[in-house]
Amino acid sequence: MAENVEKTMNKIVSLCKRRGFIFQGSEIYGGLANTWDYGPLGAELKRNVKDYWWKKVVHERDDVVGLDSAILMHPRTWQASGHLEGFNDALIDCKQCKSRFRADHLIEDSLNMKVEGKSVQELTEIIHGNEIKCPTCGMVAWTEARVFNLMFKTFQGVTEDSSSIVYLRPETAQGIFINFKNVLDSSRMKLPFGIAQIGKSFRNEITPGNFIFRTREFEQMELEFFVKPGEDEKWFEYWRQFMMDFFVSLGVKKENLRFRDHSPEELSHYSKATTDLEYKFPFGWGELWGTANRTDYDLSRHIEYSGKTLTYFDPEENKHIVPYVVEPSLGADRAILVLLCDAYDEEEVQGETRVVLRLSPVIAPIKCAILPLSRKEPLEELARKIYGDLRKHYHAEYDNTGSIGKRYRRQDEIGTPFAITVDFESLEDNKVTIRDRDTMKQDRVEIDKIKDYLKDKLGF
RNA sequence: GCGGAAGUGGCUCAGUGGUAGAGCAUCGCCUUGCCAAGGCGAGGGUCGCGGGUUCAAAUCCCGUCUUCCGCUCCA
Repeated sequence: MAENVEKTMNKIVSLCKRRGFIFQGSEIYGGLANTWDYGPLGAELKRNVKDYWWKKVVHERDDVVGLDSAILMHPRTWQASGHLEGFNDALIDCKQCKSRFRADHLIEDSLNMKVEGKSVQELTEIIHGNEIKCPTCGMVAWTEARVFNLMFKTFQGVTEDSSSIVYLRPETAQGIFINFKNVLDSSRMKLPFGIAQIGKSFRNEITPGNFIFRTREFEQMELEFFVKPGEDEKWFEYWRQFMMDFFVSLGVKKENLRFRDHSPEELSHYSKATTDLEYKFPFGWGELWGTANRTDYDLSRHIEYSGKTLTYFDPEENKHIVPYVVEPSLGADRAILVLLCDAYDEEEVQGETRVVLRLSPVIAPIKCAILPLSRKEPLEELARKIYGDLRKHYHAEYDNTGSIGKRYRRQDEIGTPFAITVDFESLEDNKVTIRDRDTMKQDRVEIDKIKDYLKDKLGF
């Protein structure tokens, strides 16, 4: 099992590098831990995924609008959101066996005692005072508990004093909450309505890993959907189903997806209920998309900390209310990983392994390849003309090197759904052969009708 | 961060002290012409990085970085 896991992930990582989807970050300097750069094909793929999400969540609905807020926000934002307090984990090490534990978990598990809100010093005292034994080696040899803040800290302006400290946002959501009133005042939105945002977030995770699954810098696609109190549970169910449908519509196999509700203990400080959509990665089930019922926590806190009125006037009940919010939050990089893992396929063809990336045409980096059967003129001239016309509508690629079979394989590997072959007959009958990656079927299509044919097949 | 494994051309790897190799990939020319690897040729590596031992280091020693697998966390 472990060996297969390694093999599958390695193959995907290797393919990503070889064909220019994803590279190790800062590679020429020996690499920088946990950073990944998207290459030419990866950039296309990621852009397509984000565009599709935006289309489904914003453009195709009339109850959601977009936003693009700054990564750097007023530090008060993070006091209000609770991230400055709640996003800390006190960790403690066993000097004997070098194991590391979360101090609060250690106490809760050993003494069955609630320690919420306790300071690091208090946690240390409890562990030392009760002589809690190390679960790993059984010794009592603890270090002091230390706080690991998950937020990246930096300075705004050239002076590095405490008054200029700013944080890189650990979630895009707060940019939405602090703009709630701006959007309300400028867009004539009525409850229920949502504000969507795609952008980078940063978290100093203790343990990142598994390729792009958990990185310290990551891109989120978040929606904050504001509803009347009391309607939150209904909408929670709605968005939870939406997540599933979204990935199924991109061709992800249903058997590789499942929901998992958070237990009360693991809920975030702001959440009343959270459901994860999980995907069966080669390394096991992992969270892909979380929906949280954040209640009126965030808006209420910002009202308290900013002193501003972040309420909604409900004309039906003729009163001001603080809306509840349901938040479906998806990691773009994770989505990419899911789509790559799910699309990865190998076929045995005459003793050779053919790698096929069965990406949905919607997100495929290249929609179709134009392949002249020969380099002889005027065949190439015709092929180039078709390429020139088609690329105005679809991202296409031209390839005239190597045998035709080899070129089909190259396109299979990067998930191109269609290949157009221009052959000698094309010069006579004005038709080309269009080959479907998945069915391997070939159609003769008139050159003038290529665009219509693709539009029909691709659906866009 | 701790424990284990590994780092040699784009990829997969061989090479355990004597001035870097193969296959595939890439590029050029020729050939073929509908599901990869026919011929000829070319480019590409300070062997992760830094230091040490040695007349001599990919190879031995130390440090460091990165990746993978386990342990604690998260979207």
